Order: sequence, then structure tokens, then C-alpha cells
Amino acid sequence: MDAAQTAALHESVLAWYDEHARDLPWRGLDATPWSVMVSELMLQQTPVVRVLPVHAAWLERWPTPADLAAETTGEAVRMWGRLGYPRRALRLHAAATAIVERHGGEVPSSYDDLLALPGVGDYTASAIASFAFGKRHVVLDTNVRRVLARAVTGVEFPSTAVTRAERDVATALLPDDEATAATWAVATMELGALVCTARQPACDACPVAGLCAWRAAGHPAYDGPPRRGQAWAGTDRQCRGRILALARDADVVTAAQVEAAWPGAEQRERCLAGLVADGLLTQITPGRWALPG
DNA sequence: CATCCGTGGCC
DNA sequence: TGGCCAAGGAT
Repeated sequence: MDAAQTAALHESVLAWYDEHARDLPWRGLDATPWSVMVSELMLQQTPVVRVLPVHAAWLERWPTPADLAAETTGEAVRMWGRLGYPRRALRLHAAATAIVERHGGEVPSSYDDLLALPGVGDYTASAIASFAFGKRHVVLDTNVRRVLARAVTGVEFPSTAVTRAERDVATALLPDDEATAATWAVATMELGALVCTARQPACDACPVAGLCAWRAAGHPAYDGPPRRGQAWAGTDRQCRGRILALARDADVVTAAQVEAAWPGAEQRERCLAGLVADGLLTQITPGRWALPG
């Protein structure tokens, strides 16, 4: 993609975002870095509509990292509700503690400091630095990867893992100006979330349809390696979810309740032990468990 | 690098 | 109906 095409791509996406961006709470002018950080952890593998109410309740109860750090991890897990992957609640709590200990209670602004926090990987560190602090970073999430795969590379879906070539493409497209780069990051994500979707891309409504390599090639079908879906029925994840749901909804969970929730004894015991090992559950007395206090 | 880790909605 | 997907991270 040459300089003129890159400029056209920037202009089209940024103009589209200016017009169509959703008014999400963590994007408001009054949104704190902590609000942005909480949203990013919650949004990992979780749809926006499900995050909205939990994010609001979370910020209401714990407006700063110090507020959360002063709480028990069990309360964080309970507040997490049914967002899924509850270890994220533990990581957010641990991150809040680290922020208090290492950063005076303020969410750090540098990529490296963010990356060092629990639950913060490359994507989340880049996203917080970019969205909360206006810094210039390549923000490669599933949406951006799909947009670039289609518009630039001309394939329907990106590879399973981020490749060097893919990162090079994203880096080459990142606007030089810091503020513009930050807007570009959120704008390309939004385009992937609202228009260039995985299942039914709305090419008719796409601001870069005229520049899209995948569309120009006639929307060739994906021909890469099969993208494995995650099994669910009968897995440890389902079993763990059942058990933890009991603990969220009560002060104490008994062995009888756990047995009623999952028939297989071996798997049940393994998952129970796993939840305790992960810090999601505490054994109070033999046969009785609760969220960590 | 492959696998594990929740949950719910959609076509 | 069930596979697929949703702002990934840790190991």
C-alpha cells in the first residue's frame, strides 16, 4: 500500500469513526485511566453489551485502584458476576494492588509498566497506553487484525497467531502523529466491531470498501487451517463454572451442593481443587467452600 | 506454540 | 440445533 493509499485509508476510517463511534462510558472525556483499564480487562473475550452494566457497577463501587486493592479477592470475583473467565477478576485485583504498591495508586502510562501488571498482555498494555493516555502504539486486537487481513492482505481471516508480517503491516499503517495514532487505533477496532465483522461484514456501509483488497478480489473464501472452536459440554470449564456460580450466589457452598451441580466425581474433585489452587475458592472446613475472604 | 480458561447470543 | 464468535493472557 503506497503513501497515497495509506493517506486515503486514514482519512476514510477516521472520518467514519468521527461519525459512527459508539458513546461508550470508558471513552468519555471524563473517563479515568482506571475506567479504561477496567473496561479492557472485562472486554477480553467478552462482548461490549455484557460488560456495560458490570463496568458501571464496578466503577461505582471501586472508583480507584486503591478502593479495589482494599477489598477481598472474593468480592472482586462476586462482582465480576457472569462475565466469564473469572480469573480476570483476580488479575484485576492483583493489578490494582501492584498499582498501589508500585505506582502510588495511579494507573501507569507507559507500555512497559502496564505490561508488567497481572492480566495485562501486549494488546491490553497498548490499548490502555493509547486510549487512556493518547500514546502511539500498534493496537492489535481481533478486530484490527481482521480489518487489516481483509483491507490490506486480501484474506477473509487473519492467522491464528500474530505474525511478524502482520505486525509490520500494522506498524507501517500507524499514523506518525501521536494523537492521530491513538484515534486510528480505536477507529480501526470500531470498524472491525461494527462493520467489518467476522460473520457478515457490511461492505456496503464500509468507508474503505473502495480500498479493500479482499473485496477487490471478490471476497475469496477463507482457505487457511481450520479454526478450532472450543469444546464446552462436559469440559472442566463448564464444571468449574457451575461450582463457582454456586459460590457467587451464597456465602458457603457445601459438598452436597457441588455433587448436585456436577455428577462426575473425579472431574468434580479435580475442578474443585483447581479452583482452590487458582485462588477462586477457599476451603473453609472439610466439605465447605467459599469465595476467598 | 498449543492449550486452557466462562458465558451467552446468534444464525 | 450447534458450531462459531466476543477489545486475550498465562503457561
